[in-house]
Amino acid sequence: MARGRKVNSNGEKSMKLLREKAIEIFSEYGYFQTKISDIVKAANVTQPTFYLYFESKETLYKEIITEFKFNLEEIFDDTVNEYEHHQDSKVTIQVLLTRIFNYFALNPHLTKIGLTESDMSLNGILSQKFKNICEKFVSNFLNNEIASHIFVQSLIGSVERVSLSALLEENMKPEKLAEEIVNIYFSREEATVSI
Amino acid sequence: MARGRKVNSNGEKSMKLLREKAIEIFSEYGYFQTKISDIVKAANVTQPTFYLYFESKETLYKEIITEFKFNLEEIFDDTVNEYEHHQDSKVTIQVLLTRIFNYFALNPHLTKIGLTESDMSLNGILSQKFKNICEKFVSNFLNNEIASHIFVQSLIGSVERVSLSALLEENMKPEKLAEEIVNIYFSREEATVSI
Amino acid sequence: MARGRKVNSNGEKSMKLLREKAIEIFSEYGYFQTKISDIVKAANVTQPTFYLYFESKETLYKEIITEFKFNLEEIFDDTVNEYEHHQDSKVTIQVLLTRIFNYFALNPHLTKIGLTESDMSLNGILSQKFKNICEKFVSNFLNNEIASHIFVQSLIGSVERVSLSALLEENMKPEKLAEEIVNIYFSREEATVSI
Amino acid sequence: MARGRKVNSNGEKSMKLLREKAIEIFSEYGYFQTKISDIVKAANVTQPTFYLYFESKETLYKEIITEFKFNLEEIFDDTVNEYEHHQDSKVTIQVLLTRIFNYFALNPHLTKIGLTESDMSLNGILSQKFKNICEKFVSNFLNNEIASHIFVQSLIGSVERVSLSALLEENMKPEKLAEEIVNIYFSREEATVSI
DNA sequence: TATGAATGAGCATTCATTCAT
DNA sequence: GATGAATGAATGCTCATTCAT
Repeated sequence: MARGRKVNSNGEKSMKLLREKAIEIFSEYGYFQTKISDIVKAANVTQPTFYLYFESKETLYKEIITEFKFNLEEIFDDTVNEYEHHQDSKVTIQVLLTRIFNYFALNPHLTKIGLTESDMSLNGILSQKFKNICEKFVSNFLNNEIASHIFVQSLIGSVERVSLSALLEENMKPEKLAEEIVNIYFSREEATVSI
Repeated sequence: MARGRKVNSNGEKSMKLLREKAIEIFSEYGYFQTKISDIVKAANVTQPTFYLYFESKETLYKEIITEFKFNLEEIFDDTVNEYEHHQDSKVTIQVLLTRIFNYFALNPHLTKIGLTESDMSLNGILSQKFKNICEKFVSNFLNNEIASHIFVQSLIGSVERVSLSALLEENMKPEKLAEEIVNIYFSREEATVSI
Repeated sequence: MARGRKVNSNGEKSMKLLREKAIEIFSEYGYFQTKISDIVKAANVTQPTFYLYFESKETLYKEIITEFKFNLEEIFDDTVNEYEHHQDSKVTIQVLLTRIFNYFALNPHLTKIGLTESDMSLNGILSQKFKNICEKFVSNFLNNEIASHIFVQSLIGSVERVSLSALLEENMKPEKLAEEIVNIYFSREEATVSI
Repeated sequence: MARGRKVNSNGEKSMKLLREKAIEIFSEYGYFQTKISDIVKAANVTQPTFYLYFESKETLYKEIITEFKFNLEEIFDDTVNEYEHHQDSKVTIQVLLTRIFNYFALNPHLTKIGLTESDMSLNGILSQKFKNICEKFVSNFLNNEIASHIFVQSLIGSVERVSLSALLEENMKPEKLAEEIVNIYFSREEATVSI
């Protein structure tokens, strides 16, 4: 049987395809129920080809998680920098959430992996960053440190669940979701902002 | 070790021990990384003993998930029945959350399994029930159906994340957590209740 | 839970019941697919009780095979003795086959085990005996040793298959079967005998 | 031994070797006493290699049985077609038996499996076909339906037993066996044919 | 660059058998 | 005479990974 390089084959392409298929399948079946054989079948290559581009199943998975985390932090940092001098943190947060939800909507499989992967979760990635942003706002009406800690965790939980359900499963609009969450968390006395 | 019955052995006890250890180990390592051999080692019995009491690894896991779900629904239904005629749904919810958090605190391993098991999640178990309770309250200040849907999902996400982090990892008090969550979600105009 | 001797229990009875059920189940499922747990379940006792009466699964099976073989040889020897001085071996054989088929019909399960158990088969049990009987008759029209050897094997094969199919599955009459077989094998020039 | 492809390894060859060894071992020890580990040891490969070529132990066994059955039916049908217009069915049967015995002699292990596997047996495979061929001949001297049914079963039993004993164990000649069987069953008035 | 062929290491499950009561 | 509880010893099968081509 013929062996060796496939006609029209192209390393860059194979690698990208493998990663894409891996993300799809990981997101659907989870790490342990995803077999290398499934991934390569979906990418229409053989198992050794997988190892041409990735060190191992675990490495690829970690790369994917890292990519998710990296993108998320980038969105976060960019937004914060941009809005650094904005006086109303509520606005910042609504913009931030809108961008995050938009990113999630554009990368549903990657997001499902990132949010489901319990060892990581948004909590690990964003807890401190959210804390910083919320601080100013929160200190206005929350009387103590503990309350604000819980406030942030609660917010993160909301974002996680709403992302998995309303956004990814029910296809609601990112903007709408961001607005509603901000409404819940940051509308004690004022009306919602519109951006 | 010789074959046959151990001195002072007792089936009821062995089964309970196996289930307990299984819950601990499942909660720490997850379904796929938990081996029957780990469970029986922890319970100090051999593998066939496991199959004396449980049909399979999968069956046991499902039993455990079902137990969690059942207890949670029971807490929910009992509380709702008890507070059926209470006029302030905020109070009902605060009591409910307090009880749920207390149950979680008493069953940390089981809770970790239940909340981590993505296929189920609180969402699946409690979404509709929470929706019913929140409805009255929510209609007061949320103008539409979609907003209230997101409100409920957000609340569930908050409970999930706060349970996993503040409650189980940081050992915060159930009462405190319930109070704070209610403060976030149900204190538009009024002050928090104390129970 | 209560342990110890069952009310009305009786060793002799348990043992007999176990053997009977074992024969039934062995005959239906074969040695390897029959589990001790099946046998004791059918006899409504527990596994250790089995070992009270039988050394092992294998021992019981061998006992059963031996019983079959013994009975068969007894029928054979009795008949041969009885008809020792009969001049027509055709008659002897028809009587013999009738008795064998009758025994098979009365012990269908045991027979199925005995005839299916390839390591034994009628061949091992009866080959030599049949040879002796047939000899006189055979020498009349078979010219050589080899032919008579095949003649006997063929006869045994016929008895085996007819027993398993026509007798045990289709419930044909033992007498009829014996007559037909004799017709096939011993009716060169003469008419069939009637007994 | 290192992992990965062996020097000069060749899938086709491995698969064939595995099947051959499987047939040998199945025929010697039977289905239940044959372990995958025995088969792969004999073929000098490891267990996963077995599963590279066969779905399961059971599947392979069934494939083997099917192969036996298929070959046998082919011999049968070819012969019958070839001798369709021959007037003497005795000749047809003698040719047929000769060919069957030759096939058995060339495939002793496969034959042992096929004839021992009680759920199938020649009876299941050939009963109806033999019935058709014998019909013409049988009607000449057998007065009724039942007698002819038993005649066919008897013939099949003869073929089975003679194959297992005289042919495979005692290495008698296929031609000789066919001749003798025909002599027994089809020589009422005439002499045996020689082919 | 890519594949055909193979393997190391592990894991869930089964079953005959045996002790302690 | 009989049982509840337990175990030793397999055994089929899977999967990530790796060599030779």
